Amino acid sequence: MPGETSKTKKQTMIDPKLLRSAGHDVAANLKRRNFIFDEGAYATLEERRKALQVDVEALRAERNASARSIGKAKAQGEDIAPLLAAVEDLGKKLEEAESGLNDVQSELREVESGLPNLLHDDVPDGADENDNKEILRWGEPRDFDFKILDHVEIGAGLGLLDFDAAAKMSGSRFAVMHGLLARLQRALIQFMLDTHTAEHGYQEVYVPYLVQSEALFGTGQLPKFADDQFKTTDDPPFYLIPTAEVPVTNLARDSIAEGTEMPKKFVAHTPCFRSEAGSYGKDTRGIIRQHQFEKVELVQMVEPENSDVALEELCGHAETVLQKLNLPYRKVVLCSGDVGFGAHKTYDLEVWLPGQQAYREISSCSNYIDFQARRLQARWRNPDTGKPELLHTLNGSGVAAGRALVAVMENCQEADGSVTVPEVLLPYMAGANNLTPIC
RNA sequence: GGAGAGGUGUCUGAGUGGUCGAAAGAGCUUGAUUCGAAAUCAAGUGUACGGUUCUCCCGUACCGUGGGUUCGAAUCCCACUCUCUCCGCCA
Repeated sequence: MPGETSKTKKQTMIDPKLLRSAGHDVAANLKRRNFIFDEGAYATLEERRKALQVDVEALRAERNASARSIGKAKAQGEDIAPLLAAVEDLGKKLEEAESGLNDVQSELREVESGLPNLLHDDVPDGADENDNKEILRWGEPRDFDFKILDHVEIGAGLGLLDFDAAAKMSGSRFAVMHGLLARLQRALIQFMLDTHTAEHGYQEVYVPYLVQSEALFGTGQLPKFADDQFKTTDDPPFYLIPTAEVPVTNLARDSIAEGTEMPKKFVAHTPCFRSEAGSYGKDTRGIIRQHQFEKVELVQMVEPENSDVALEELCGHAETVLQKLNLPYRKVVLCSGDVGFGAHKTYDLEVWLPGQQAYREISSCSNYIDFQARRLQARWRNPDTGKPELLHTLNGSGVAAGRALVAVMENCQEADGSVTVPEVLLPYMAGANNLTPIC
């Protein structure tokens, strides 16, 4: 069927019905992000689409009707030549109408796919990260009675963290970890996975680290953030996942979950790969910002009415990890100017890093409401209506292992340059209770 | 990498050009029967978009994906993709 468009994958993020019926409200909401949605232009385009679609469908109906009567006439042995003559120019007219409709539809899609998600009412207005609002602080930054080292100095002192070796094979923004330091990162990962599966009800999953572009479209990393992704030269290309959110959330793609299966809660440990384009000169020291890092990710697929509560819970699960590790942190809600493109509301957890004398992001927990679900066609069957409806997706780091490693090194450092292993990690350390310097 | 088979609705599975959105069975829903249940019988049961006289009705699209042929395609042609079987290779 040439020119067919109705089955083209949805790439809009906001409900098109809402854009039509409440364009003004949408524009006002997006304005808080400093995003201008031209509701008037959109409405005009929509009017054109509707008129063209009616035309196209009428022509198709005509074609179908005549095709049917030709079939019937032929079956009865009648002469179909006059009938064929009658529909001769129908094909051309239909083709023209369809191509007009296609043009308008792709214009609409372009506008729609560029729209960020609607903001939650709770999101405070603000321009950038400086306007994020602190919700709480947990734990007391420790008083050190010796000179504080940062994780790079600690790692070098112990002989367990080697940037030179990494640079030789991979260039900048990579690290090599040796012995107990590598083990400590693995311990952190194990501890987090165990906590989330045993105490928070998540199901562990193992997923691909290479995905195709559709998966990234589904979660919203594409098309807007193509520069942040590593991409292979295969055709079609593979992308290295920037976060487990991508493959795990895509588990729900093109599927309908039964009401009894909800909510779905997944936890996955994966490496994450980011090109960090545009961050030259930022966090160049240490392993805060690497091209490759380990992360434990929490993903939930929930009934729409529960997603607000689910975000609080999910963020709480990430907080539990920091609390068990006894790492001081603060929780902030991102302001309208800092919330990610696809997020409805986001909490960041920032861990205290003595080496920087600052709180640094270690987890970001977001409610995407139906934004990703619409692109993924991720649905559930609502028992009340019996109908498939878009579900809501959430995700959050639970937590970033690389940065957790930095936090443990710096917060648990001792005067002699060693690092005391947090109690909850001891079962994973094969008897080692501290990282000692190589003498 | 080579050879072959195949992708149809919630599932199994018919369907090789003309009322096919799609047989049949299963499942599910409702009703009948029952003290209740099972069994049995009857009816109903996809999604999206649009129109509308808006809990009714009508139209369009969807049978792996994308093209093509045709007045008309689930059905024919081409490309791709995924799954399965056999061989090779391999952690």
